[in-house]
Amino acid sequence: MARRSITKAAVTKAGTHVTAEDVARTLGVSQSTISRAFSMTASISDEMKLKVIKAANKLGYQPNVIARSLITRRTNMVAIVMANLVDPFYPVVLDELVQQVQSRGFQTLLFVPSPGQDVDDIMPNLLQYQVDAIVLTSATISSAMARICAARDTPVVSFNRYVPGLQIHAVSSDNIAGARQVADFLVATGHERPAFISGERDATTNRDRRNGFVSRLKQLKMNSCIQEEGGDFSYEAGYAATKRLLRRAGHPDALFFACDVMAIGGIDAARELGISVPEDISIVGYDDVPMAALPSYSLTTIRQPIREMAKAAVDVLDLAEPRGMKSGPTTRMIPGSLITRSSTMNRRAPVRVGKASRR
Amino acid sequence: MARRSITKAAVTKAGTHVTAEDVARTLGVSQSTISRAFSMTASISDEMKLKVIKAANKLGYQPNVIARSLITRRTNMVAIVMANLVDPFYPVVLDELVQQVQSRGFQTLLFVPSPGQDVDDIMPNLLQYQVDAIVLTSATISSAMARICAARDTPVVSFNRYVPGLQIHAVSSDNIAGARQVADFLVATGHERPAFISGERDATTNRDRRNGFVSRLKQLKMNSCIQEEGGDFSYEAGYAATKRLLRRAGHPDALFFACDVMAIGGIDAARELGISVPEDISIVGYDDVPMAALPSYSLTTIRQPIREMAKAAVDVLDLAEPRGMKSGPTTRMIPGSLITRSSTMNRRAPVRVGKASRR
DNA sequence: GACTAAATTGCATGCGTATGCAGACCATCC
DNA sequence: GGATGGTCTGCATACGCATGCAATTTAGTC
Repeated sequence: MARRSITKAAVTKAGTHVTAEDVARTLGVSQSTISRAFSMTASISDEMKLKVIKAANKLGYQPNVIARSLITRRTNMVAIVMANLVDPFYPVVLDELVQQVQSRGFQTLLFVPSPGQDVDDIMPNLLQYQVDAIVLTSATISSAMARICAARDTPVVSFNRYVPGLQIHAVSSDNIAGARQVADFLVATGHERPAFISGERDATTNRDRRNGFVSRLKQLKMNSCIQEEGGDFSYEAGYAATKRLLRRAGHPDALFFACDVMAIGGIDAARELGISVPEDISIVGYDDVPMAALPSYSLTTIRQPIREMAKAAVDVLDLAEPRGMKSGPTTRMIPGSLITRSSTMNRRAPVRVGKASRR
Repeated sequence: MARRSITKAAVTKAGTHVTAEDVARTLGVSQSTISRAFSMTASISDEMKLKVIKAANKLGYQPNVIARSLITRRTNMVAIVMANLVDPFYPVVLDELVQQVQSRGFQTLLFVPSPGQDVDDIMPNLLQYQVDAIVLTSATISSAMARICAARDTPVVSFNRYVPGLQIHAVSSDNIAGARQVADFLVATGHERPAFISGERDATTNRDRRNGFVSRLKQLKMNSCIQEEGGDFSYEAGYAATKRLLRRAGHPDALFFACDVMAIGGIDAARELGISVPEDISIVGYDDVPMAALPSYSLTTIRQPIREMAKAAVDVLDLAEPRGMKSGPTTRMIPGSLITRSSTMNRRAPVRVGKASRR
């Protein structure tokens, strides 16, 4: 007893790793039977199934999904790539996506590219994990990588961004339509010198919002839309761009920002310059992040229907379908809705009211 | 040719699932060699290694980490359980945790309990994935579950919350010390009627912050600390509690909230009541969420050193150690620091300044 | 050139599970 | 009673890779 021999029993005891084999042995049945007890489809008598479940609970047996994956070629894992967790828009997105994934019995493998790391760089790493599907948020992959995924029958959906030529799914809100709503709204409420402050220049979200806004203004016979480059979608970018813009002569009377966080930076910048919102200038964002509803900002914005978008994104992955039976690339655009708050005001009405009150 | 026979080649071609076996065949070597080419430790000639890597790239071969896990008994996955993604504190936490996990060559399996779901409910599900370690944020597990994890040699660390008797690791900021700093600061700046607004009543974070605050006030001979129950850590709770509190007679001159989000709700509530911050009342939060730095709130608060905490949390998991060689449960408390902004003011100095300016 | 030691490679096996196939068992019917 | 059909279970194998051991090659030495 002094010298310890490493027997199988000892190892099992130490590792406390209960396998189907162990359960089978205590019950005097085959391992197959244990497997079938935990399968939905396999044929097994209710009586036996119950016996197995009971024994499994007693021994603390849980099927090893890793081993299962090897055979079934499905890991029940969905990779979610989040390029950005800091912008308050994305935690909400992540939350909804994860809920959708989990509600379908899948789990989330989360990837956050380190600063300076491209999505293409982490894709190989990600594919090694044999995930059943991939969700990219605010990021795109190369067409070469898209082809690799297609060859592996691993569906990819791009959330909130799309690349026209790319053979992957895309779900996004209808940014063009949203931006048009903003244009309509600002014109209807008597604004005459609107400006657009862009975020990340080449992002489709940015381009669509700008183009939708500018082109709709033109349709409404308002040809001059000031444009200012923010550089990225951050608070700081919105703040800095607003300062630059408002220090120049010929103030706009309305600012439409590429996203809410920028707009909030814009509000703070305007206030610092002693320009009051909305009396002197109206401010509109895009996304409807939780912060936009706070009384201190009360930002008029376009609400992105995140829950619906997340549902659409996960739906399009066809998680229930076996490999090779997936549908072709789909693009879904989901319309947003204008949420009017007090960062904007009607510049027609106040004139009449003002006159009336002064008489 | 009309009838297609399902040969192995055909299947391989269709599935495009390249295995080590495939690479071995094209090179005329054994599968073991391929395996060794992708291992750090195994012995293989540089020449052969190069040949294998080249062939692997050409065929698009990537080792299947799932299959590897079956042998090595390590999945290189860390489960992170996030009970809350909405509070702006947690996206930052998640970001830092994921960075830490990834920088060690591990991946993150993210679990978000659905509303009404307990952490204990999802643990079995989580353990099935054979994760190498578990990080719980703002959540605790039962001692029974802790024992199961211990038996499996799966280290668990509780982030930002701890349960004294539980045999799991814990990393949190030193909430008692932080709250004491707030007490010291408020007294030093001449506040005389401080109040504490609590969040989730039984959370250790809440209890420690309240107790640290109240006990320190007593030490400083300030025996009356008003207390108000928020109920949870939300904006709404902070807002509602503040309204209740400030409508009653005998205003406090300083409010210390259990967390920043509540404090921000408190600021908005005070402003709505026409009570100005900080002139009429000082407001202090806890966490230093990004929002606290915005000019519209500019919240005095205790900064939690999230990066350091995340590093400590992942360090304590001993990811590099093989199973069975893990260290015993550790509790680490990391001190925070007071960040003074303009939601508080010195109630001693202004008197003098006021008199001076009026002379 | 022969021998030893070291480096490299192949062979065989196992990780824990799912599943096709065949056998065992039971009930039903003519 | 034998044949038929159906249900359930066990056997054997495979998933893709890592690794101990044996076989082989290479280098090094006298």
